[in-house]
Amino acid sequence: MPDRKPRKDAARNREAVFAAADTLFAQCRSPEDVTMADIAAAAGVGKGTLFRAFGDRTGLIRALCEARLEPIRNAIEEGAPPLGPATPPLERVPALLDAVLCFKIDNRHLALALEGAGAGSPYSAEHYEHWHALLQGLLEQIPDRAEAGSGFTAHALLAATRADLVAYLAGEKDVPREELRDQLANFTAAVLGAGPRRGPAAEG
Amino acid sequence: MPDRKPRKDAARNREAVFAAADTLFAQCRSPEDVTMADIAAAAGVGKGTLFRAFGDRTGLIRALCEARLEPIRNAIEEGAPPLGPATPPLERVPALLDAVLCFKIDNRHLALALEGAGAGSPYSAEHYEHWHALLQGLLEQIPDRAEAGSGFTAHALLAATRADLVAYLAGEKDVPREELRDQLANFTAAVLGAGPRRGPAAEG
DNA sequence: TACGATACGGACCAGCGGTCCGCTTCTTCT
DNA sequence: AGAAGAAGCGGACCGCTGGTCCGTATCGTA
Repeated sequence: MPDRKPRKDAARNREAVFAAADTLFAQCRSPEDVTMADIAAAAGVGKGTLFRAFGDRTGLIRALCEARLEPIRNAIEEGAPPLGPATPPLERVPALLDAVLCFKIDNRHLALALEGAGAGSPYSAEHYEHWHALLQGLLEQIPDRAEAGSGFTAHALLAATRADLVAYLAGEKDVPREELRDQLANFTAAVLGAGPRRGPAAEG
Repeated sequence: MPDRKPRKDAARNREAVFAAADTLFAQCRSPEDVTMADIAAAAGVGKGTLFRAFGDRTGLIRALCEARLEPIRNAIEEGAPPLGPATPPLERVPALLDAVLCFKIDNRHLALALEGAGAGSPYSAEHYEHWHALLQGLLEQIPDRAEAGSGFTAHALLAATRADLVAYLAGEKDVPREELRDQLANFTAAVLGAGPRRGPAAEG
């Protein structure tokens, strides 16, 4: 373990930065409007501290997301009924996508900042690889499903929960949370070949 | 028609800029690497001319895309068999998505630049609204398909052809063009509830 | 050819992410 | 407790970008 214990002020600042960034991203319209200087000021630290702790803008956003995402990751890896590993794939896939969707609805701005962060695509991020591998693995376990090649289905399903799409629907178009979840559930069901769509959708 | 005829040099410069931008975007790794100054220099014009003609970076990219996309738009509106309006929806939807996919494969860099362009999401662009409305309209025409609410299915299908995803698969992961098309076709078929996937996919 | 309108172009500006280094604060050793 | 040294801090600073501005060159017209 090459990490020695961090100094007390360092830890305190780290938290302060997380809190400040969270607030700022939640308030502002577009993630672009929040500058590093803003975050530093709001956290009561210098810009240098920001970059020392997180490397660059992307690093900060990534770290913040990772932190906020931890509960979901745990739920998936450890094992409450709908998300946990004991659930059969055909049930777990929709649950997983629903969880992702909910996270992105509730943390629109943060998710938006994350996906718009890196210079390149969000797809190069280790973060994404993780989710894709998980989903892809589940899809392969579903019986009469010939999931081959590049795992396109998993990519496409995840694409349906892209942060900017979610933000657009939930934010701009004011689609209510439950309706969105319902629609994604329907879509997922169709993709999984589970026959006809389920019950009456909430009328818009 | 409030547009008076443009001056000759203006038209010439416009073309020069398109050509230069096209080349530069095609060559560089990430669209971010191509600056407005670069484009101006390559086109042999001043920066002022760029901004006068297109307003801002987004405007330039949008105009360029629009121009390159015109053939496809025509094919859709006028009417060759697979894309044209005479085709029944159940056939036309896959054809349309395939056309979009192909365009994004062939013009990766440009499409990437477009979607990454605006400060906000690509979803606010009139461009996107157009495609979504078209697709949504077709989906509604498919008989036993209860397409209601915000047209999520159309959004999700389009999301499967997002430029960065395409660039990632075709560029980074070297998924061959035909395989990608095949996978998207399978996916589309599944969503449309057309029963089992079609024939044997190209083995990867 | 001469004149008005239009477009050109590059110096210029503000603001961003990111760096650097003298100074402060924590930790630890005696 | 006190002092020495490491670890961390912070804001002036830099390079670069998208975008503006206006004197000047070019075009269309009579």
